[in-house]
Amino acid sequence: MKKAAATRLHLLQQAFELIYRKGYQATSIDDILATTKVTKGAFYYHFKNKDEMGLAIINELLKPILASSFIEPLQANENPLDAIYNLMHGLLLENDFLKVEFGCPAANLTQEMTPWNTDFSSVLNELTQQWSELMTSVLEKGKQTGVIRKDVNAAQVTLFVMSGYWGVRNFGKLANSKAVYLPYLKELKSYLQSLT
Amino acid sequence: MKKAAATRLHLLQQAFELIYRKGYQATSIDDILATTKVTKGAFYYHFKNKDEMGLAIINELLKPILASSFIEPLQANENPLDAIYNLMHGLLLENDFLKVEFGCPAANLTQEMTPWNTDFSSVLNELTQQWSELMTSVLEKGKQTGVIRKDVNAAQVTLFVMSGYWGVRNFGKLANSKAVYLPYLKELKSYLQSLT
DNA sequence: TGTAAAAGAAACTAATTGGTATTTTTTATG
DNA sequence: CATAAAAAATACCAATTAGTTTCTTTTACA
Repeated sequence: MKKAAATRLHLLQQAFELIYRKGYQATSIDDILATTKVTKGAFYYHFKNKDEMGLAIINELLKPILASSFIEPLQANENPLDAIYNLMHGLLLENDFLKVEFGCPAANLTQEMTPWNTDFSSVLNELTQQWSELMTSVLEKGKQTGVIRKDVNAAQVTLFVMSGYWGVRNFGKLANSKAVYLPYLKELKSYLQSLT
Repeated sequence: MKKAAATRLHLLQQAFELIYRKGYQATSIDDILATTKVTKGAFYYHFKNKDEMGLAIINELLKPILASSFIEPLQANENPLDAIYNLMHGLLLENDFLKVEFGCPAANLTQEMTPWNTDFSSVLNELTQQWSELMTSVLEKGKQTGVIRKDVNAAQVTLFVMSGYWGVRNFGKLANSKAVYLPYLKELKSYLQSLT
């Protein structure tokens, strides 16, 4: 029972790729089968239905990837403001899992699925919650060590920074160019500087 | 030939409502016909196809509405930083055309359509371009009148602010609550303050 | 190696999709 | 009022959708 796991993973990965590109609803099961060369029988052996596969993608692929891209960089032991800046720089310019023309997969799914699928929303909410809590705690630590002003509201800054990230990915998508990321990062840097 | 214009408008308005809620691809023509009680013959008399209707929605409905919500408030003759803050406050908390649970219609369409429809992208790009240019010029004026530091990069600030707006709407959507808008606005205020 | 269970193939539904062709009803105007 | 054009209704179509059913092939492992 090893090959089975391989086809399952193959399905998840290719399906994610398609969904990241075109959106969840625009990606049909037949699309996925055509690109994976997997038959319908195999697909429905592995997944009860399309939504179960979608949730598996989020839980088994997206979660770990986002953890290493969004969470781990914040845990580097450096100045919190540098950590946040470096995180964003890495996400926007260096991460080659995230493509400028397709935006942020978590943001895409949030926007598409939230109005009508509560299962997707709640797991996406968990992801952002986790990211948010970590960033807030990192900022709090900065206040304690004195590199950040005491009157800064950490949770507020977190929301502000995360919003900017999600938003600028939409601009990158619209412009289909990483060029917009440079001025964004410059302004982020001076904003973060204003918190000292 | 007056009733015809009325059914056309009715189609556009109801279709916009559905698309704003569920997305463009998830809104079928049959959906639109069911809610408007218009027949297919009438629909295809007014529009060549679905995409032509979609573009008509953007050009004839969305553009004017966004102009009055996003453009006009910036033209008020006040301190540029106040103008921007008040604009955002109005958009997030007072504008009753924009619904928290559905996000920003322009951002939604950008995210959904950009990867595969260039017609939609280019008209959406125009919209954001227009907004962006105005905000930048307002900031420049603030630099001239001395209420904003000379070393502030206006275009950079514009991108930063607009990104935050788009992003926070996604958070509001995910949380399905305007509650996130309050801390966002507080941080926006202190960020804008840091530009003086 | 034999065999039961896991995995996959193939052919199928029933519903929905965007769109068309044809006919009927309204409407403006000479 | 007559009538031609505009507007709307009706019935249809081929393609695609998610999902089922039935059957065959692999696979792990006793």
